Amino acid sequence: MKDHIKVSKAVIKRLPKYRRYLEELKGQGADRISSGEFSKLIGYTASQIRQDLNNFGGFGQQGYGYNVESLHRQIGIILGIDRAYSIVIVGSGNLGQAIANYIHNYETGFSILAMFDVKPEIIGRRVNNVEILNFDALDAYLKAQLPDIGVITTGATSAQSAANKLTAGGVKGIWNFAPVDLNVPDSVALENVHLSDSLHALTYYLNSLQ
Amino acid sequence: MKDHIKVSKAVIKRLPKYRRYLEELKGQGADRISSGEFSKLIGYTASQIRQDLNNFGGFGQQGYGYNVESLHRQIGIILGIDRAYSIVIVGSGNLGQAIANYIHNYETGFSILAMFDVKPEIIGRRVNNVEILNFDALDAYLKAQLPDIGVITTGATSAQSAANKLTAGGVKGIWNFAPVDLNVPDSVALENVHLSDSLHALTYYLNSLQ
DNA sequence: TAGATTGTTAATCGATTAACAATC
DNA sequence: TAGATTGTTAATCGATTAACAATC
Repeated sequence: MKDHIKVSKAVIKRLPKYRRYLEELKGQGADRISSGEFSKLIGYTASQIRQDLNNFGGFGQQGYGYNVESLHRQIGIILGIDRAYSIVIVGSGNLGQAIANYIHNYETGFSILAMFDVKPEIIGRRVNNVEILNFDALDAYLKAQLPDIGVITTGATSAQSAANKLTAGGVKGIWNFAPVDLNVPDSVALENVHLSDSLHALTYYLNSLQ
Repeated sequence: MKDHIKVSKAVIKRLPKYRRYLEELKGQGADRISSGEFSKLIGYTASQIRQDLNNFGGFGQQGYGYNVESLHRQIGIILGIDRAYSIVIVGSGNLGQAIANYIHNYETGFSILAMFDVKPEIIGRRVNNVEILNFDALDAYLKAQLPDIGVITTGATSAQSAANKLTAGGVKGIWNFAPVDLNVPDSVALENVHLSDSLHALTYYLNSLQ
């Protein structure tokens, strides 16, 4: 990142969406877009779009707008997805395998090194040619391979211990799918996908409509 | 809901977390908790906790705090998870099956009626005894069964058409896992789980640490 | 150049926190 | 009752929106 000014979480959450829309625009052959046009498309105000982007630099040009291809690339750089990441997945049940497939199919730049589980009956299996290893081998594996990111797709009870092993093993980020709030040192980035919370927010909104 | 005052999205997003912690407290045999103690546990300020809850009613008692069991139940009622929901899942690949298993195992009150897919080789299979049906049969199935919620676990290209069918079929809520922003009428609740956005936010934070 | 549109400052809005009177 | 802690109002903080001078 070019500077270390603290950028709010709300802004960061919008960046991937900007990038997603820019990717689509690029696919449609669009060269440039103004904040006003982008606003209509994405549903944020033009003001907000310009404010958000100016947290990171002046990517636009007066009288012209933003270059689609360039802005797409810049946001990728801001998000840090212009480089490669190695991943281990802890918990290799349906959800772990689904995430493995998802990353394999849609997330170029992210490579899964290995998966782990405690269940003897699935240890040794392969998912997209990635082997499911014994959870007991995790510590040694981390020490040897130093993956960047650990994905936690265990049940609630094992999640914190998985997180402890991952942080001790030096991962820089944890993507957590277990329905608990993990405790990790400040030096490790943590992103949660709480399915249960999301589903229950849905039922709230469903019932609040009429 | 007891009143129709608009409660902010930020508050709603915190409710499932309150409930999750209360569930844990209940399991530990705690009878009561003050907003101050709860604050230490959950990491929000005591003020925020009281403000959030008072959007929905006065659940506490001066000099005492909140009854754990009662507050847990009340938040369940607010979130609308005190009743049953029927679900169909559109897209029965790994992710669809993972979500099916997740709901089956962890979300009591939510029952999956059927799953759908276009791939002939998986049509007819069963996941937790729920059959995967032909996507072509979705319209007729919705008309006959009137499920409450539709889950979209298709790829990006089919997601909007799945959403159209679901809304035409009368679902009241859509839980979307496809990496697109769906267009649905205001009368349908929409909750998104954008895995890609979440992963890219993780890489941002990972790189912004030191 | 004239017109368009950004970058940025100022104004507004909403959400969080602090404070405290009410009350169990 | 006295002490504790809520419910709620007021103050603060931060994020969004509006406005406009700068400039391509």
